[in-house]
Amino acid sequence: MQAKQQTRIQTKNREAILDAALEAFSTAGFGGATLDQIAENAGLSKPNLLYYFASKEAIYAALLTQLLATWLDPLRTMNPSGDPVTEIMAYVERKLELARDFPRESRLFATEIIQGAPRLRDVIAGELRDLVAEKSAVLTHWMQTGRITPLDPVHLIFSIWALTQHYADFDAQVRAVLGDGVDPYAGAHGFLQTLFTRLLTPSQTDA
Amino acid sequence: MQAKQQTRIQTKNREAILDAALEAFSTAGFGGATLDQIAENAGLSKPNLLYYFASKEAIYAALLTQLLATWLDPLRTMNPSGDPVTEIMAYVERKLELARDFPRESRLFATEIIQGAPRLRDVIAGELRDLVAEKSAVLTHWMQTGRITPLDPVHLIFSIWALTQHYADFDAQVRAVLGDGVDPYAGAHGFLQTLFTRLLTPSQTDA
DNA sequence: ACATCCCTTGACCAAACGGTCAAGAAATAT
DNA sequence: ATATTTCTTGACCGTTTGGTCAAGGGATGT
Repeated sequence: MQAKQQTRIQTKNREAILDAALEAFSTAGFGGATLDQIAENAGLSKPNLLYYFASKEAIYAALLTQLLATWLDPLRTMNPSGDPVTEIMAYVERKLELARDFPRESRLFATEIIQGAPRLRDVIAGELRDLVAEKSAVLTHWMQTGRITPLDPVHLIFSIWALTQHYADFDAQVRAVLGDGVDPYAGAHGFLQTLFTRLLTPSQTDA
Repeated sequence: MQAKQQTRIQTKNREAILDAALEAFSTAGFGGATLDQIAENAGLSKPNLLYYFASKEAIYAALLTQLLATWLDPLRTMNPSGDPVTEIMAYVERKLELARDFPRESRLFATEIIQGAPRLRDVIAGELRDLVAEKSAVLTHWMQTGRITPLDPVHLIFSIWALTQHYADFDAQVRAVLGDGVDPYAGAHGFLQTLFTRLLTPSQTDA
């Protein structure tokens, strides 16, 4: 994208700003976060912040662009010529790891979609929709050849998104309900493994 | 709670305010919504709005309190002496209906939790946690008596929340991916029915 | 008809908002 | 050492924010 070479100071400060902005936007939404807040968390003055990014919108846009690649990648990785259950389970696992390791990114994405996806509408209706269509075709083929049980492939993908992102987005609720000592992701991993195995594997009747 | 009798004008305006506030808060979060915006949508002047509610916080608090009852009710309804699969499926169905009929409430709840549940922490760690513990015991009993397959009961409840609320909270994404003519909830209903039946019903091997 | 309470609002306020700008400090290149 | 580019900031600006207040209009009970 940007071929312009960056100085060390630029890369360092841009990174600090994006990190502080991610923290702010993911917990307060676009409207709720403030530039002063972001500047302080990044350890910069407000004018200095605006030296690196043209506006609040520009920071938010940079964050979303950066996020989307990471977010869509695991689905892209799903291999049509691999073993169906293995591929799907691997996708579930990767998404759960993403939720565990990048919860702020997950929450940023969630707030954006909840607010009607005003700044992602095009990407969702274009790139994402195409990707889902492509992978749905793969899933449908797996179902038609009897390698996984027949299901609506798009809702199957939705279910993977919902079940994994829930642990990042609703972290506060999950932890409060589970109690202090418990690691949500350990339990989630086992549960999701069971859930999707039972969902995708044909009943033992045809063994 | 408030035994004070309200005049017709009061009930009418309070309702209009809460409706406008729900619209605003659920799509912009607490920080992103503005009183001017709420006042305009409610058809009132800003000072008039503040005649009915002491502050922005007060409106938000009233909204959350009102919401919580509706939100927790379906889980309370789950009957320990009913048929396990029927009861759970009924709960799933009620939650899905809630998502379809009250998407704004769902999104308001979601943004609050995503933001760390600053104004719901106590309720979640208290009332909600107790309710989940109670129903988990019921689920565990059902599992131990072999009426549904063994699973982590709390994660089972999480999965119901995640899968149903997803359709309200991520509505923009769901509709964009599915395309224009498609009703998300029709497909979701069938999918979730299949998913939870397969998850809860023992495999045919022991028939 | 009158007094009382309920309702509504224009004008206003201090603070916080996103953003600008001129000028100086640091780093870098020569 | 000097010139140039990069970086940083205090002071400032117009607008919007949540919220106040005094004053007047409407409804209601007697």
